[in-house]
Amino acid sequence: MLSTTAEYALRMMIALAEAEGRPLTSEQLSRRTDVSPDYAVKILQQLGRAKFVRAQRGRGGGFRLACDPAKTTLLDLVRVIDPLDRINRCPLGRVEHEGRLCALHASIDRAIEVLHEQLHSYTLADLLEDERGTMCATDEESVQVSIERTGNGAVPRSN
Amino acid sequence: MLSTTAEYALRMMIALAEAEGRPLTSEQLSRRTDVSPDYAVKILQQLGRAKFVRAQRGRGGGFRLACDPAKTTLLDLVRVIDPLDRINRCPLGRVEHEGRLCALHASIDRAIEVLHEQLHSYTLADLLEDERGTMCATDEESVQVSIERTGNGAVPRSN
DNA sequence: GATAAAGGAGATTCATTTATCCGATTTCGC
DNA sequence: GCGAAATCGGATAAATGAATCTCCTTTATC
Repeated sequence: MLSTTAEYALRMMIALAEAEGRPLTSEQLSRRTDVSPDYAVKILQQLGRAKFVRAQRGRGGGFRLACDPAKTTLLDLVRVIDPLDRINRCPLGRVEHEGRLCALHASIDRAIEVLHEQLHSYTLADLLEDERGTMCATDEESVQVSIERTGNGAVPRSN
Repeated sequence: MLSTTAEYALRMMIALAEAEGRPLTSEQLSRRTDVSPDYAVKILQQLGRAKFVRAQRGRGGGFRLACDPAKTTLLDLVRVIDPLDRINRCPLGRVEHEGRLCALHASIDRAIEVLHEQLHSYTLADLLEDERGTMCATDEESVQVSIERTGNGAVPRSN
């Protein structure tokens, strides 16, 4: 329903929020979020143009969060990638629907509206409150551990 | 948010519901719903395989509704085209998320859930109750009229 | 200043969705 | 049975989204 790119963007924003201001290189972000290195850069550039991250070039650089996680909603972030626009005008341009959408488009618009409301109800900070510390944008080490232990029945913990 | 194909499918289902059991040819449906003739056929075939329409081949044939408009929801129809699946398992396959999704995927899943609920709350019959009779899947004649009158400021009525 | 580490951005490839084309098949009416 | 009207369905083309590649610029460190 969300594009895969939007999900990648959310994962990387979570990883950056977890880093609490320390810069992460695109390479680190790529590994932690399972997004290919080249594509991760493209998405980070989009997030940068939208002012949700800041990039520092050169040696020792990387990407840092440029927004308040408690004030940034999933809707804000998803819309950087997917327009998710409400329907304002009749998509078929029918003049008789100029003032008011027909029942079909009104109902689709209402569906988009509730989707907006739902995505708006979560902030980036909300997603960090996972008591297990195993968000789908977690650190490299714990991912390694979980892969190594796959199949032996043990439930790995990240610490 | 919905694919364009899903919207086409909804338009054609409305047109068929308005026809009240009389068969419409793919050509007629195409004109009434502004979907290209060839693509309309493809979508009607998908709706046919899902048993929402029935096709009658040969001279005098066409497509007929094969479901009860009052019992068919927008969700039922949209899902013929767009899977719109809930998230059941961790998309990254992380073993530590097997029993329960992480906060990120739980929140995305919740968004899909409310979208389901919303689309489920409308039936095909609900969309026919447009008092102006100018649904975005209306008959050829009134479309012609509305095009002819474009720009003169008058709001055309279909009767 | 040289070098290495980092991001920037355009071009290209690959996959999927959207749209079109065309020959085959079914069916009605004569 | 023949021809016209209709759907069926495989093949193909065009457009968009996802992913990759390559070269360029910026910057810290020495």
